[in-house]
Amino acid sequence: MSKFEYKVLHVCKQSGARVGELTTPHGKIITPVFMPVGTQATVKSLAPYEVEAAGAQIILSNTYHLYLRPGHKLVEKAGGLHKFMNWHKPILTDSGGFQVFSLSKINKITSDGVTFRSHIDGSKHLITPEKSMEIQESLGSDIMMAFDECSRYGADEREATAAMKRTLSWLDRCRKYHVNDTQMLFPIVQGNMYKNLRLQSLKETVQYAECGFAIGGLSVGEPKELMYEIMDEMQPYYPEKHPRYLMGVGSPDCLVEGVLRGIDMFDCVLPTRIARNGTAFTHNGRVVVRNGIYKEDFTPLDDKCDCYCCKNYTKAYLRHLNNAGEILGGRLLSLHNITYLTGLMDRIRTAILEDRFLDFVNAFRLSPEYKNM
RNA sequence: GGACAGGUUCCCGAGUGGCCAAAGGGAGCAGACUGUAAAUCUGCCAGCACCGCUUUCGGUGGUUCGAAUCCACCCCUGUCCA
Repeated sequence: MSKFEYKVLHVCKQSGARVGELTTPHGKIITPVFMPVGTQATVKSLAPYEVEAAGAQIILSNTYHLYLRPGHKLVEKAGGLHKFMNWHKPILTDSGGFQVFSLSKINKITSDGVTFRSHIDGSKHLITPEKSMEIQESLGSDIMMAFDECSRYGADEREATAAMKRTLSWLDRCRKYHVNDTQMLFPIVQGNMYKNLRLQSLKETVQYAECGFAIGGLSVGEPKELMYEIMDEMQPYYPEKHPRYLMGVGSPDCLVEGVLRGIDMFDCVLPTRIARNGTAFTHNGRVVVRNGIYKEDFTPLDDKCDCYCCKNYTKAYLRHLNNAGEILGGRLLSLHNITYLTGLMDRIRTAILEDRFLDFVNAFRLSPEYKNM
């Protein structure tokens, strides 16, 4: 009996969007969900209790980074990633496939796998689908991602087809390697911006899905309208029984548009990265707190937010911290930004449960939260 | 009173005849950031009618085709000696 199960709890009568519950060995996740990213076994600058206080139900970590440092065997020896980093809710690990794409200058892709040089010390490594599975098993994540090739935005159809097909053949190898039932493997749909490839990839990928699947290769530089178009194209073909995870998407507007297009799970570095760079998501749109206009602004960052940052500090202080290079600035904004996004997901779920998600989307599109993002 | 050293665009600081509106930092200002090689990166930073012109390198006067750079005097700062 698998420890994994996805139950659709409610389908919005107005929009067709759904609220569901994904059961994992480390607890249940209510979808739609936003997952903060903790690449190197830490959501940058925050302690796990803070990530939890910000409303996170599950976090994402990374195969590529933890394999290089400190090494997956070390994490295994430590008792697994949950214990190592003291996060006891679910963890999803990315496969390292995205690094193939984002660090493309230092690697070489063959049908066997990817040869690359470590960005840390220049040493040479080969990651294959089997190796990615081995690493993720050592880490002990709840959800493992299949090792995929995400082709770059602007790739021609030939290149995109090759990457998509390679992703499918690698998926087959991941599946054959993966035998334990304490971890769930999510396959990844590719196909770049080509609708025919997307549909072909989706159709074949979904057959391998046991308890969920992901859509990769979007939000890689294309206009949002194009991303939405591709999603619209795929939406009618999603199986109902699986949660659908849109990888790498996390701006408030994209989350809302994503849920409308049938997505249940999202992850993104955006809230924590822009936080460290002095920008916050708020109910009034983005606030670049480091800007001069906040020098003497003694009001809270977001008066509709009751996170620790908004309850206790002013924009003037946050600006001061950021401009003084104090780490607390990035910490407080990270805490707030994650709280904001998990709060947005709460609002989305509530609207779905109350069968008014379409009204919610229409109002949201006209709000500063959407327009100033 | 004497001897050195020095005064450069918001700050520090390079520059010792033309390639200098003046290197490089810092500060300031703005922008970017979407499965994190990111507490990072990029741009602006004398003024303007901006492919050119005007005002800048302690002050004044001079030498020169041409001065932040050379000369004279003056003012100020630091260190040391009386």
